[in-house]
Amino acid sequence: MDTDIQNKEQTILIAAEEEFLLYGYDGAKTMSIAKRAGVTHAMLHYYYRTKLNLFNKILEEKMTILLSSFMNPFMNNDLPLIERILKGAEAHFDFLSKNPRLPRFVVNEIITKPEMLDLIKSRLQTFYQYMLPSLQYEIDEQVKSGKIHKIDFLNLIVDIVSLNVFPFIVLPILEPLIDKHYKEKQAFFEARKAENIKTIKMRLLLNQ
Amino acid sequence: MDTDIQNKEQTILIAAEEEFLLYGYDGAKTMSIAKRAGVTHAMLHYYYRTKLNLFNKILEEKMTILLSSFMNPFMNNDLPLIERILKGAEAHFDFLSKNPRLPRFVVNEIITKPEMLDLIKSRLQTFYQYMLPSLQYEIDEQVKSGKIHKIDFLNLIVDIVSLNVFPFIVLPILEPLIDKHYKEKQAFFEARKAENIKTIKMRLLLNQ
DNA sequence: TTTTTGTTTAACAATTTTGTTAGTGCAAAT
DNA sequence: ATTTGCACTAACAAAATTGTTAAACAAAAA
Repeated sequence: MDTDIQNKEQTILIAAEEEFLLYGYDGAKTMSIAKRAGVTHAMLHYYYRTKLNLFNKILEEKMTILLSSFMNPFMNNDLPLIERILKGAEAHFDFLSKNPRLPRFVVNEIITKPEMLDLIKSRLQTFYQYMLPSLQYEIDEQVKSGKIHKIDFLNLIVDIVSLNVFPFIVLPILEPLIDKHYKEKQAFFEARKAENIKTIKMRLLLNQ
Repeated sequence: MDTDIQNKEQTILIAAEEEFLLYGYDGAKTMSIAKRAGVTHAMLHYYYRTKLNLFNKILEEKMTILLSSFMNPFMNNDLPLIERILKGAEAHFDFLSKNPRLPRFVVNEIITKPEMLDLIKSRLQTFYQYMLPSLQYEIDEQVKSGKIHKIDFLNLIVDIVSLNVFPFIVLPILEPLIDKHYKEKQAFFEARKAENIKTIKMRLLLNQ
């Protein structure tokens, strides 16, 4: 079998990911990671040398996928603007529902670590400088032709990301509510997705 | 003077609040707190015995005020429903703009600490059991008389809190944007507040 | 078979972080 | 003036956490 003799290096990485996502860098302990992976903690240092090393491997990857999860959908240029925005928001939500613990982890670690904050700021520069003005232009065109309400694209993005991300950040707090009002957690996700799209539509389109 | 000889017990508490808000429970170190307060770290233990003790004093207070910052405004019963919702959202936003680092701190600590998660769940029970159904009833009345769009009050609450809170959680990431598009951070806050109210209005009211 | 190479373990070491204590000084109460 | 109680310090102790090393082991190469 392939899965049985799975190499320890990988096992450690997976265990580390779980611990870091649950407890953050400071909260996660190398010995808990080793224990979860079923290896001695010397092995962790053998493969990754330091806790910080191991952590960076994970954070960088997660930051990258989280960032592209919301930027890529809006770059699908062969869809008309409004479709692109709405489908983009949906795709973003779908990604989050498959990775519900990602945003809290990434946001936290980025914000508490100055180097990481600088890194993400530099990555967003591209978005700020090129995509945002071009999308704003498209928006303004649609506004002129009376298709949508006046809006800053920046504010629209913040609206979409807020609506999509925040419920996942506080998901554990919402659980009693979800249990009471929905049969499955998945049903809550579907309802939230529909609600978000509806809210964005209403904010954007005339005569909704 | 009163402020000069301010007692150390209080000074430590203030320093602790800053460190905990910045770095979280695990990230904050008792010696950094002592250093920030300008006292030996023995004093910290003298007054508060343990780090956890000191932390709990802060977290409990912060959790309480954060919770009431969004619950109280909706309980102002002498306003008609729609006014109450809109003024409530505004008040909630205003509170956050005065306490921008509170939500990330509280949410994190609550979610990573099972006892705290249980505590907040129990506090929300009241809201879930009594306020929510009664507000839902009011909503349904307004829907029937054709004043507003159909909506679950639960979803509306999640919308409002998401729109209000999330931008503050990621504030440091947004800073380059804010600097570029707004003269003052305060101007960004004003714009976001207006945007949130507008979005909620559009989601709620007919013919906007 | 012997060597080489990389993997693994257990025990140890270093560092960081939290918590304690004995004793000093000082102010108010007796 | 002496005692009592509280604030305070410096040095110490304990615990937790991270990191290292020497030696055993196993698999593949020579």
